Amino acid sequence: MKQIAQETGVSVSTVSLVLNGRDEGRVKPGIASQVRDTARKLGYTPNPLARSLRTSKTKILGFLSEEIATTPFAGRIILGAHDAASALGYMMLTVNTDRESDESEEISALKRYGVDGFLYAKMFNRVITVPKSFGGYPVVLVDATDSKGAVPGITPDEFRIGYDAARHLIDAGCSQIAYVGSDSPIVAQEGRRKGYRKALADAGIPYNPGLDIGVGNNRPALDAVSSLFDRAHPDGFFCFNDARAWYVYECAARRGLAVGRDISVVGVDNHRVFAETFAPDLTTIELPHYEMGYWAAYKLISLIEGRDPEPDLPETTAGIPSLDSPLPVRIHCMLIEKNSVA
Amino acid sequence: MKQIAQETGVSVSTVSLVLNGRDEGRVKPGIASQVRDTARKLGYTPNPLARSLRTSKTKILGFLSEEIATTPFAGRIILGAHDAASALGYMMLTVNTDRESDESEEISALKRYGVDGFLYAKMFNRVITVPKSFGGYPVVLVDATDSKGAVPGITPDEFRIGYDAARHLIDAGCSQIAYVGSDSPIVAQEGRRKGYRKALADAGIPYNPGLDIGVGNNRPALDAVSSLFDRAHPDGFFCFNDARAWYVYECAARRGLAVGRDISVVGVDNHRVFAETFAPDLTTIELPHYEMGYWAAYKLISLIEGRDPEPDLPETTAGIPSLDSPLPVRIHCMLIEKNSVA
DNA sequence: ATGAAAGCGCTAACAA
DNA sequence: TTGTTAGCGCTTTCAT
Repeated sequence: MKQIAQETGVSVSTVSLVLNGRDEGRVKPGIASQVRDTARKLGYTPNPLARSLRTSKTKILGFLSEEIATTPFAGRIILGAHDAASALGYMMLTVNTDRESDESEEISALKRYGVDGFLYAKMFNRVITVPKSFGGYPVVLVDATDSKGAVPGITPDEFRIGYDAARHLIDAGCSQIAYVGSDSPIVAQEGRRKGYRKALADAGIPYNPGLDIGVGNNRPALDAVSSLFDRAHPDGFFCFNDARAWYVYECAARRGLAVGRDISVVGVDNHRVFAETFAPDLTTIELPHYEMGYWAAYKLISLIEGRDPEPDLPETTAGIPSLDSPLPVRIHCMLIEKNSVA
Repeated sequence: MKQIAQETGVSVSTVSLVLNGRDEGRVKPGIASQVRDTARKLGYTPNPLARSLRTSKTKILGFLSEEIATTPFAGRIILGAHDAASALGYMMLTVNTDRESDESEEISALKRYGVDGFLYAKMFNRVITVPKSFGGYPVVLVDATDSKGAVPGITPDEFRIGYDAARHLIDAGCSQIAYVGSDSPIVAQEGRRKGYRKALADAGIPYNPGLDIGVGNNRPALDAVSSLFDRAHPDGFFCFNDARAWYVYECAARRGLAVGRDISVVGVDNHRVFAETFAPDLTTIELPHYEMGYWAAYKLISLIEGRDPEPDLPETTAGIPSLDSPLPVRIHCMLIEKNSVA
């Protein structure tokens, strides 16, 4: 900057003004463009560190998540958040809080590095109490809801996932529609079940508890699904996730039933590759992790800057609500059509 | 710091010296501990920004990877790198270079933010030319090898993966051992095949080209594996990855063959959950992404600091070679025993 | 409309 | 052994 000032024959303050776009009635347009020119000529790039030291704003977001390594979600959330951040001139300092690592430790480390705010991501939708270590910093939750309702966050619309899935099966002509859910009463499980039941009700299909099962994993789950097949002969399945869908897929195969012909299956796909590689005949719903990450970073930045920045949202986020939405926000999941359903 | 200085009745330079552990024969021990005390009392935390401005060292690593969202590997690499960085007092600025995003653009952004060096991760093992945009910064590659041999990097020991897998099947008593490989001639594919062939040779088992197939994905792959079953009746399978393993699994199931009883299967597991959920009877080899990330960050920091820092490596990295290894480094994959093999 | 100058919190010569 | 001082590169009053 000093060099630019000299070269142009003005003072550093003028340069600063111009380069920050705060000329406009304060610096003569001629001078301004002259400054901009020499800046370009000299290949000037601002030093964010120095700027931060002065302004105590770093344009760095702290991203705090658990189990970044053990779930395939983290990457998509991070990517979305990163894209939004990047579009608004921010960077992300990513930290994970697996195992014993002390969360508040990590938080204060991020604070020391001067992050302007925090993204706090959980790896499955649940209600949490936001760590007090965040102090007064802006925080936005991802895939989590603040139990106190004070911190903004974004979660998938679990109800609508269930509703749309069941609706999809109904539209495909299924009449015996099973829900192969989880045996944990987590938010996603309960929300999706409610949606499933509502869709049935709206279609005038009586709810049959025998078709609504919650299963765990591995052998027991496979056994439970097996018995569901033999007991109730469902012609449509809504599966909590891809693992559950796989049990259905496997049981069907063993009975010579073809997905898409004899039975219809809609499942939530946790692993992306799943539907493509392991069960290509399934209709899958993808959780909007990218979109949640995007929205959250976007929201966080608007909080930080005390105003709504207005860059374009990428195509994929068409369903994302405005930043003014009440908290927490839910976003809808898109149905991805894989193959025709029976 | 100023406050500490006043409180203790010394100058800021003394405080700086003490707080950076550079007293020792330069500051009277009494004063030193006094300074430390008041620092603690005042709850002092250093401002890395200010320090960086002065030293032009940020203790921030730039992590550059592709497809962070589309592969399950990225998370594990990032986690490993983050753990190492964290253990050495570093943070990581993560950036992904998917799609159109201009790599050199991202690199210079990271430079502006003052990163001390770069981790450059690829999502599958290959030979690359390192972007010149890195300039003179320290760079360490992950899952990639510099074609010029100038930049250090770490990759899985593909040969040994193949060798150990085949060896495992041999030890289990298999005699007709197939390799269900990839149809792309990527590093992993060729390395693993070589290892497979060497293990056979070492065991005096003649190589049968009919048992060594490269397949793509989906239906064609399934068909190819089917024909392998019917043509050669292998009793052991080494699979390039979990997708390939799944084709074997599926074909076996359709023929009433049980994995672990009628045939033995060893596969490289790309997705972690795969072996547990979709094919729980498989023996899997896990790629050491965590370890690669860890090693790479560790190495990068040693490069940055011009010396070998010496914290403890975590348990899981027992197999990681010393930092003095020639470049590029390869690391071995652990065999994870899942179930007994036929 | 522009410039001078102070200072963000810290480090590192150099003096004392 | 300790203190003084000069910045690192930038922003921001406050004069002019």
